[in-house]
Amino acid sequence: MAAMQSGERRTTLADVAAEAGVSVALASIVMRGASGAGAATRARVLEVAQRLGYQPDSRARLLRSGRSRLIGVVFDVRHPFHTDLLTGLYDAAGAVGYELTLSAVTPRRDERTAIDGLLQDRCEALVLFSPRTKVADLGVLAARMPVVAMMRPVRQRDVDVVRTDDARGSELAVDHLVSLGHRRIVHVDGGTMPGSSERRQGYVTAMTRHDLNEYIRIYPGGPGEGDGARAAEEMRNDPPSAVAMFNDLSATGLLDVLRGHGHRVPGDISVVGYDDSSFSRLAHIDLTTVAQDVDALAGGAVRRAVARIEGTDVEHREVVIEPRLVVRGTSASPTGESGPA
Amino acid sequence: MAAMQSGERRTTLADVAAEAGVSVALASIVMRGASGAGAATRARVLEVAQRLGYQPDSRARLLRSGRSRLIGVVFDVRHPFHTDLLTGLYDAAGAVGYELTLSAVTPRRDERTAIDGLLQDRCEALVLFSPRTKVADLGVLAARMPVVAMMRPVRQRDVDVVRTDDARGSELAVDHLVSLGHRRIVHVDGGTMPGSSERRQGYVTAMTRHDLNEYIRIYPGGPGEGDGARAAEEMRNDPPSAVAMFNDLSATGLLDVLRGHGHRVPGDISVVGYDDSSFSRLAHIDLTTVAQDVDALAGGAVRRAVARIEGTDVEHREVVIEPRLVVRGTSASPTGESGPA
DNA sequence: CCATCCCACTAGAACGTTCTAGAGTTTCCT
DNA sequence: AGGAAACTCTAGAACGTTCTAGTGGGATGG
Repeated sequence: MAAMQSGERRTTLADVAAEAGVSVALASIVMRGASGAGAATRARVLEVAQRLGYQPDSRARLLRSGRSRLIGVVFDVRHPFHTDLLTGLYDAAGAVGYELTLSAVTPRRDERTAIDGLLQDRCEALVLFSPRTKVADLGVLAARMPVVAMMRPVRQRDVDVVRTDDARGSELAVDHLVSLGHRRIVHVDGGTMPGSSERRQGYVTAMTRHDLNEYIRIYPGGPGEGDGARAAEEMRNDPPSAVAMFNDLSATGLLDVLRGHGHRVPGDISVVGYDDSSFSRLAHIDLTTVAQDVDALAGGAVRRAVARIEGTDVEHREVVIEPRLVVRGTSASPTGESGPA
Repeated sequence: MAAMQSGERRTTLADVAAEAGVSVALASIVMRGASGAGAATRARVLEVAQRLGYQPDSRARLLRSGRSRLIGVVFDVRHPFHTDLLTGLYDAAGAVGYELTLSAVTPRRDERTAIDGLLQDRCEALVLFSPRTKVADLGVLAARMPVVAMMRPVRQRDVDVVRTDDARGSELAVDHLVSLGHRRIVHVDGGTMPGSSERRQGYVTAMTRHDLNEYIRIYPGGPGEGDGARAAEEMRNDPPSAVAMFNDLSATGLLDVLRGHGHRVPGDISVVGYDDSSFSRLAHIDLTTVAQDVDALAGGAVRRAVARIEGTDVEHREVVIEPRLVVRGTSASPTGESGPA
């Protein structure tokens, strides 16, 4: 019952070379697909490698070649959007011949630990999802290797930034509600969360643009369900006709209290979330929301990381991606008709 | 604007040793915290390392020492439960001095690719979350290194299994509903999904145990919202008093249709999900469900992997964890009263 | 028929660590 | 005092690859 595999040594390039009757160097050439090997030999070596179950040792390979073609990614297991983004990142990195090495932030594993883990892995650039690390520390890190911060504006000349235009996202939400015929549109903000001030500002900008200054009303909120619920209670004695929320989670909290109080959504009040979280598309929630462009974000991050690694000059330090409105069932015209699309 | 860091070589152990005026070997001893270095020298080397910003190169270290103390983990970005499990796994691995190396399955990156990536990383064991790989292929893999399959029973003597007792989970759901006073309890299964047959069997077992054979009714379902919705339509002309669902997602689909048809939940019909997905605890959904014990699963997997790596004998090939019922707002007694807890 | 070039191939160093074996010192015991 | 034992430290091999610098031989060209 004990492990049977512990005894046998892993098969190495030397084993393959010996078995095929060639030098280690030539075996290496064949395995890498480099030029400089005859067709017959190439076939023979490949056959032997296959037969012996040879797997190259990336550690040795990278140790020697210096380059690792590895991009380190720090993500947070608690954020569903991060895993969506991982999908895009794998695609984008694969397309330009880079690999990803992942390190997770969890409730009991902080960002510092996650980053340190990656540093030992000799990756050539770091992509950080919504980093909470202080700007100064990011600067120290960026002095050592290219660093791309995502979903967070960072004022540090060595740190690249790839993010969604959050102000624009709020504007899209307001524009949508206005186009449905709403005027009394309020906003529940995200408190001290990163991105909160941009989204708040976008709301104000759009309201002003539509000449609705008199209706501008901002409730203090936060990222959680409870924050949305609290805001819903607060607006009870003066209900608006539509609400633009800081994010999807707080939107569900608001929705719940609103409906509990007998308001029909979207009949009486329209609600727009932000993030297009996976649960927002559940039939049960069916939330109109602002989506971040995953592929554009991922592509931007990889392009930027690779440009820095390979020393290509880049135009702007910040890459700002356009958000997109996803119309679902929580928004309609104030008369009760369903919205366009 | 071009990368400033590309020129300078990374500082190596040799740099530290030279600067501190000791041999590389001694510097290595100090960095590893091994015995065999004087207190004064130790302090000096550490100071120099700190000053030069030395980061050990794990690749070189592992290359030489053979051991990597690395456990490879394959998870699927689409499954929220997998990220919960990652949290527990980091904790469990850290506690016994092992590191994790992650490889994700995405819609465009299959399990084979994810596993291959890890194999090159020289990890000493593989932990696969809900693997879809064929048993035979798992066997081939297991011949090379310890493999732990999670959340899926695998009949292969070299593959360890750590999973929740899914049959027992279904029984818990039924027991709960019976204790509330329900008798007409039906089950919507998961079709061909792994775990589906166990959960179906558990339902039957519990119903029989409660002497409710005459009420046993199993609707064909699946893992998605749509599957739950379809089942809800099917049971429309003969509505039960309670439903035990295959998972949370299909439960929300069912809930939605049920309520759309004017049934009150839990007033008219109680619904119990399975998995305790993050969205199930949203106030808006508030689903009674069966939770898997994340820490026990993670701990079991790590303990098993480490035992195999270190050649310790293990008692049983399968580790089966008890599930736990989480009572929320979708279950109540058929008379309309709210349930216990 | 000799120089030239290209092609298939090889020997051996190098990457940054850890590990083994052993060399000097100092301390301790008798 | 004489050796054993215990420390601190070092030289150099080893890990499994890639890379540099070549070697030998056959084809090409004049």
